[in-house]
Amino acid sequence: MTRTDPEALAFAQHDHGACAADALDYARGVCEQQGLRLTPVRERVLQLLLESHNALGAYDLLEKLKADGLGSQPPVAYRALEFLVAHGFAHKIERLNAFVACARTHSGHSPAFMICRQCHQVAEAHATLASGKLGQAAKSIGFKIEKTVIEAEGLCPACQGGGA
Amino acid sequence: MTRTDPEALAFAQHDHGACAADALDYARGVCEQQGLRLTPVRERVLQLLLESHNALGAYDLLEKLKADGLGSQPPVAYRALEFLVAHGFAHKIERLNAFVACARTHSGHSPAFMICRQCHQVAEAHATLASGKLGQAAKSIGFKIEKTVIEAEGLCPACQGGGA
DNA sequence: AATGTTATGTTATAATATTACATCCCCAGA
DNA sequence: TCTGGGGATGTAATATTATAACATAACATT
Repeated sequence: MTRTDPEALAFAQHDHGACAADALDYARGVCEQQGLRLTPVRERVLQLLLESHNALGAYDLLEKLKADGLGSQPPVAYRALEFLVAHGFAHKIERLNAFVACARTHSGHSPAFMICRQCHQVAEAHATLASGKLGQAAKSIGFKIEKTVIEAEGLCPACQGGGA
Repeated sequence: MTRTDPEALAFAQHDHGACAADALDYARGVCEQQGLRLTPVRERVLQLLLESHNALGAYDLLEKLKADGLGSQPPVAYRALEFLVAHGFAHKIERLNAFVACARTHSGHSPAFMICRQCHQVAEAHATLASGKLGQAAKSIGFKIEKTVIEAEGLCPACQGGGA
């Protein structure tokens, strides 16, 4: 149930099958502990997200669910995603209107993402809630931050060599 | 063509009519200087955004354009928004799939936003490109940041008293 | 078994965004 | 003045993302 720190793995080669399987086991454990129901649809969606380093849209997932004989209508995918996001097993990438599995090793984090505009891989990093300047600005005007969306778009190491 | 620093005004009372008019004059000046065409549709969209402290969706804008006798089909709004965003006169709030006028006093900034989940007002702040931790993480794995989306959701001062 | 709660299935539709193509307008150069 | 090119607009059609509403099924507790 322990997991490697994801930042070391971001955009790097590794045994992704094993990494995804570990993460799924980890999620199963957390759900059992917390009395959450990781139902077939939810588990399958998480698995699909884990197998991909790219963000997947709800309709991408839906196609694969359909192929598995699970539900085929949008709410099926959106509800599973809602569950996964609500409990921290996945995140929505607002910039892409798409979803990634959470790569966290600690809970209660506020995630930040690096999105490669070329290969569309997404890496997760940790950010302090209200990173530096923004936190200060918020404090000074009395704005109470509850959630942050922090997404950087650019080129991953691999894509900087090739076709930038 | 000079403008007040927006952070002081965020979520605060002020003469908004005058503030919007100033901003529009400022944009006209910039366009003239740079040989950009601030056409009627573009100018009207900017004006509509400036008049609102809330983010407006493309279809909200479209309705108002239609009422003015300007175009009534989605591309009209999206094209004007594309122009305004490309030249820094407006920003897209990814979290809301909606748009705000730029409140900047300096150009070449990377903006950050505070979005009130109650009253839906949006305030713009400045953030360093790749604020602190994320910038470091990117550097350490060799990711080249080109653009950042930084959006904080929470409660503005006014809404913390009332119905939080 | 009866009940309440949570999850799923399904239909329909809403909201957001783009493609493609015709037309217009301005203006530089022949 | 005519003509062609480029940018901006108008419009129709359609793609993509997301939700509302309601019926049914699965599961837990009594």
